[in-house]
Amino acid sequence: MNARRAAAGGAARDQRPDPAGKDATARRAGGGYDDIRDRLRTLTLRQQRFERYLGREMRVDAAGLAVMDHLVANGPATPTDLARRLDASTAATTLVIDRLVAGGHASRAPHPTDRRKVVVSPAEDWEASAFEHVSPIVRGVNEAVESLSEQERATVAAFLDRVVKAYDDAIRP
Amino acid sequence: MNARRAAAGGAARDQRPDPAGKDATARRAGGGYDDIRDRLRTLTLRQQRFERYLGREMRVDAAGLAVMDHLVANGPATPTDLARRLDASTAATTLVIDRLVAGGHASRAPHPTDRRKVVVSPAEDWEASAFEHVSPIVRGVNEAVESLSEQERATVAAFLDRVVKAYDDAIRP
DNA sequence: GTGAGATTACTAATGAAGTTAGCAATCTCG
DNA sequence: CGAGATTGCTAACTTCATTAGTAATCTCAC
Repeated sequence: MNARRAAAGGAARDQRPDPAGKDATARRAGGGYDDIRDRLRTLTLRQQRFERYLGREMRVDAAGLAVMDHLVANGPATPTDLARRLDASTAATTLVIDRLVAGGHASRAPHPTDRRKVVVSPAEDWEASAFEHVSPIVRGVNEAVESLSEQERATVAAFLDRVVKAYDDAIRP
Repeated sequence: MNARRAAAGGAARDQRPDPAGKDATARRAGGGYDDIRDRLRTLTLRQQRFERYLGREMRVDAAGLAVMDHLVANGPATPTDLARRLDASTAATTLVIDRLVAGGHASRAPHPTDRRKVVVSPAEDWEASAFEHVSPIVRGVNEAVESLSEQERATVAAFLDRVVKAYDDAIRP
């Protein structure tokens, strides 16, 4: 079997005919709109790639990483909290936590007052061993921040706030 | 059955005892290191959330979105190219493309010169209908860029470059 | 108090999606 | 030309997520 591509003739277009029409619009080196937007896109790509890398290194899947990130950043949380954070069902979250616990990355404990709830906490060593992989980035970002004047930091921070706000506003409508 | 939580007694720790030790280190409003790093992290979170949202809206899974993003940004590509972009196997990529084609989001065409290859192209209307969802963000970012002076744009662009480089450097070792 | 209804975390059954292995067709190049 | 590399795909298997349903617990109007 496998008679693939049996003379399915047809003109395949040229390679890369200015895909997104960027030449025309902006790209005037130094101050164009797309200039910074492209960098933001590239940053997203790198972050995603780094997350895949980190997941492989630490033997944790994407959902597990998101949970661990939340646990480290916001402290112990209940499965329902984590489910909301993941935009996933509580059932899926139960399995994610199962995997994390089995891998020694997190632990479950009963909630002190509400006996329906469970409190998930990151393992002692998690933050340290994760930091081992993340530290190059932290260092790189710190250096980038250090290279800025106080005023420039405020500019960058304000800019990032506006970008975050743009994402927030884009979801609801 | 289901005799869960059968007196699994044990003191569950307090809620949020300064999870990452941020109070101590930095957080001095306005110019701390973490100040900007936190914003970058928040940005990542928002981007991820937006991607889930966009995927739901356009009936495309995460891998499919990554492929479409690549197709729109870099022009038509072969499955092998896309597989590299996804950090996935070519087999998985075949399935991703199958789904995109079935959904009318992309199409396959034989490569003009190399008859082993296949060229995947985005559907005509994809970019437009995707832009419908993305435009609020593009607008928001554009406004944020507009609010900056020429010099500030250069500062932000250079900063983003350094952050991207930090991610690049963090992966190889 | 008490009992109806909401919450919480989990299990079970099913479906969707990725991986490795392997193959046929094609290209490359000594 | 012909050995070896490339390309895209299929097949078998594994993994992960979803929907539906359940037991335990909590809330709160009465």
